[in-house]
Amino acid sequence: MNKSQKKDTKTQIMDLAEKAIIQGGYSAFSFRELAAQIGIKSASVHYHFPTKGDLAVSVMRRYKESFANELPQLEEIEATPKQLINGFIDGFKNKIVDNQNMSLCTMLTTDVQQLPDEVKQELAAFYLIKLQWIEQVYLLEEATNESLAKQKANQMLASLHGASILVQATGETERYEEAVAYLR
Amino acid sequence: MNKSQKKDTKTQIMDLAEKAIIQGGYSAFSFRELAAQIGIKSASVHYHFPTKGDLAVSVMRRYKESFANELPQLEEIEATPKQLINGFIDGFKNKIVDNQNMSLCTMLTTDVQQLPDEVKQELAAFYLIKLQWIEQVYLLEEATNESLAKQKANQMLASLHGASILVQATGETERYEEAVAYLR
DNA sequence: GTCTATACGGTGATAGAC
DNA sequence: GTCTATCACCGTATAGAC
Repeated sequence: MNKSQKKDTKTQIMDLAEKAIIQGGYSAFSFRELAAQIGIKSASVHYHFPTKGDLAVSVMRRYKESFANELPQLEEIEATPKQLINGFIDGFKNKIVDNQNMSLCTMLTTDVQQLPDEVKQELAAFYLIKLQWIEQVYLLEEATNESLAKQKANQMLASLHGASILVQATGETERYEEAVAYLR
Repeated sequence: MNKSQKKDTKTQIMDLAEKAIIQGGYSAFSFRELAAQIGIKSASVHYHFPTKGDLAVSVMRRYKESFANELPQLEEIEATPKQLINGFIDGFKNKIVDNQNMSLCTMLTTDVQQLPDEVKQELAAFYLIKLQWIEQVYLLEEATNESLAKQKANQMLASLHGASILVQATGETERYEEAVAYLR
């Protein structure tokens, strides 16, 4: 960012892998394709990431950490629960629905049976981070106890992911807002 | 059913293909594997379904029609909207969540970018059938107009699909009921 | 209907040179 | 770090015999 320096190869590989997984899932990206896009050979990709599983884990972990860092820190921020919830819903829309994509985790979730264990764990961990954050937000509301907050968190995250499926399958973007409006 | 007759090859192929798509998606089933499970060669599978796309379309179409036939006929039945909705939610749970599966359409939706056009259309058509049915149910409720019913249908179908994603990703079956309880 | 045989390309992965 | 070369598959699909 400060220097007009080119991204190193490792980062380029991860960027392209992330994009490829989002578009086609775990089975639909190959070391050869990634390599070709960068202008190197697949053997060089294996130098950075010995196996496909290693690459997927790295991508997922980076995505998870970056996501966690961008979440509003609830201790430091002065926003109402409503604002926080609406921000989350909008963020999902901007990042995923408007790009006619599925999220990285939705894609990997449907591929879960073919994933190495390490990737599965990373995936589950990511969902838990999101669920905990949402739960904390709902707990800020008066008259919301822990059990209700947990339920609402599951409910909300399910709605967002499911809404993106509806959009992807029908091609009709408006369905996202329809499916999610009740949460606002 | 009436005769203790073995299923014909074509049906066997479709059954196995459906199962394979549910477990791994469009890219994770092959003519060779299907053939091996039946005890024939992949060339014989190509006799029944010239291309992979043809097979996927047939599977999707059969699934859609069977699903549509099993839906309660709203004109003929005496059940409350609540009962119908709960039945739909339970059906989804029995068929999908309890089997630790994703639905055929969720799997194909995440593979949508790699699907032949004909399969995409079949997929979209299936979602519309489900949405219309749910919408009709909500319209049975007093004080629900068309626009609200449409919104609730999107909302409900999104919740079910999203809930199954949560279950699959975390391995925690209880999350389905948590995510979906508010609809009951 | 099912087979054998085959074509052709894609895939993850490795050994060893530069 | 990147390359070439190579491996042992797997994939869809087709031609033609039985």
